[in-house]
Amino acid sequence: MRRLRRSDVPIATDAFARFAIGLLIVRRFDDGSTAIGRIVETEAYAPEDPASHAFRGRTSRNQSMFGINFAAYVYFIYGSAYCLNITTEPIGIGAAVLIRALEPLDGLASMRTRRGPQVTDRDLLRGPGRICRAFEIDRRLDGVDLESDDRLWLARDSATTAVVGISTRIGLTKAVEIRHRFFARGSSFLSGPRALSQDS
DNA sequence: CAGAGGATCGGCT
DNA sequence: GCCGATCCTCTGG
Repeated sequence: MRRLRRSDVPIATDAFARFAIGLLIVRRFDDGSTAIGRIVETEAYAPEDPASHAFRGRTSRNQSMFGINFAAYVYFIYGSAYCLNITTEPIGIGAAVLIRALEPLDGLASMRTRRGPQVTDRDLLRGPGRICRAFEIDRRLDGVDLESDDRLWLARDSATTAVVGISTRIGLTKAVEIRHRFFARGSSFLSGPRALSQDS
């Protein structure tokens, strides 16, 4: 398992969203323990996308979307959940990739201390808000550089590359027709309606 | 297991 | 004030 650097990943939004499927997200907690999950579902929010938080320009919430790529963008939604994104595109261009679902690989017990003792493996990281709950990710991690931070980073292992499916995105009211959702076909850890993950 | 409906509050108009 | 890149609970099959 090798930690990724900025130079290892595509800077373009949809290219990164596809590239990210199969990579590992590692969260290191204050006590030194770690939790690890494999990315099985992402959504691209490219420049000019009406559904993107960056569409109406820079604000205090979305400023990290306009910063350097390969950084975290974390926001709070629906009064209850945080969502983790990874920024893309050169500085000055607002874009990011939402991490929608992970397959839990390591640190499941510590995830359950935050998500609940009864939660099944399948539901531990299935959904963007659940990921942030299990990994203790909130606005304190907004803007951190994934290349150099010691709390959050990306890694690659030797697992066989998944077949990647493509579909429309989940939970939107704008630009609902754009097919910018990427997922590992056949994974049992995906979010959203089952039908969305069948074809493509 | 799948689908529907309500809760909840920060961000932005 | 309004609305959301969601989650949880409950219901029915």
